[in-house]
Amino acid sequence: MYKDLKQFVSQFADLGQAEWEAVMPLIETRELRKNDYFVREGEVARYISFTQSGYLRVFYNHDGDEITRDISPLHTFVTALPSFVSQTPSYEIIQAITDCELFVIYHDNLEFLYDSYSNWQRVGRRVMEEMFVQTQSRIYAFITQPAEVRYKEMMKQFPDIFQHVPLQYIASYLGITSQSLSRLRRSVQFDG
Amino acid sequence: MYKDLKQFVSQFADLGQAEWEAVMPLIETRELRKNDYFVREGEVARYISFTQSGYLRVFYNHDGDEITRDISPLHTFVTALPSFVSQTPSYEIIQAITDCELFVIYHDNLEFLYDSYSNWQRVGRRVMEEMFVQTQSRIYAFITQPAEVRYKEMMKQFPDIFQHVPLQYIASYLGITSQSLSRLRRSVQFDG
DNA sequence: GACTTTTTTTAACATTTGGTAAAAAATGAA
DNA sequence: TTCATTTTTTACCAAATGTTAAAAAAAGTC
Repeated sequence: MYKDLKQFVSQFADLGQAEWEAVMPLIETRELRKNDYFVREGEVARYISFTQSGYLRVFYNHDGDEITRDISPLHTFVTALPSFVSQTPSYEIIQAITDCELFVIYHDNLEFLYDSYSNWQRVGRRVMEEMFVQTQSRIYAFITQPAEVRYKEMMKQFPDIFQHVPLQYIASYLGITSQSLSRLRRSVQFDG
Repeated sequence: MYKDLKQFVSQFADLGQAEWEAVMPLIETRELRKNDYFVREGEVARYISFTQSGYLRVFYNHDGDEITRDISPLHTFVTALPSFVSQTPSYEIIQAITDCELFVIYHDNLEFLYDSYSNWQRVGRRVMEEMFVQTQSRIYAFITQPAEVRYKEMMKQFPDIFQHVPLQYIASYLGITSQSLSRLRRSVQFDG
């Protein structure tokens, strides 16, 4: 149980028995069906989730379009962070793209955990550091690479996502329209 | 002394006398002249800095071009984070755009501080959370707004930067060439 | 299976931004 | 100041991506 979660967290800190026993009772399992919402617009993101199976999409509405901020790879933490950290209504929406099994922890329980176990606070800090660095690379990609290269990189890094996630979501994650993605896929198909 | 630093940090946690007395001996003052390097390419970022005065630029080389990742607003933390967190050689370069007065803390001292004072660990986590959220808004801007809007927003948010920072750096921060920025500034000048 | 709805693709044209080159302006150094 | 260097601007053309509209394909529903 929690094998993937333990493995993920152990990248960031060596947690002892005590730390794991403290977190266990705070974790709840939550199952979502495809298209179910994890966070709705205007709702406070009360928990953070670790994706045990399935795919979540974090997006927001902009002039009638949905902009995908993130498509959660398996076995990572996901939440509407601006809402979660400040416990204010969320503009980000989180929805299940496929059936999902999630491990969730409530905000207040996580804060309690952070304050009680310095090592968990450390995990929180390290996770955020890594997320920040990853996000910076994404900006780097936006500035230095055309959409076609960003698309190919995504295919390399997350090949399995394309079997589960509608192309329009991938397009908006790449920062282009689905028409542009379609055109781009055709040209990739022909000249490699 | 450390008035701005204290104010900045107090956004994230209420620190007591003990926490401040612990950090004081770890802080060093460092002065940079315009164009001095804070972190060179290939060098490990051994410290994080709080900008007391002046402007730093974080950038990296890409195909002979310099891509600006960040222009530090006053009174924030700056470091080459990918290098700093892993203590590996940095691809990011940090250079003083103007004369600067910095407060710096060595990586190992910061880790010591984090491990000794749960509240400092909390500050570290909260700072990273905020930086992540800010970076997300930047991606949002790249996806939803054309360069002209991003430029206007930057003028609104950091009006004083334009008096100190060469336009070419601002251009690459906005993700465009300096020629495009120049063209864009002209059209803004005419039709508001 | 037949029908409806959603997603993806295609096409033509418009807009934004990049690339190259060179001039103009600003800055720095002797 | 004068000269050299760097930065900013201008112009023209090319490339990438958006917009609009519609067709084709796929998925969902009864």
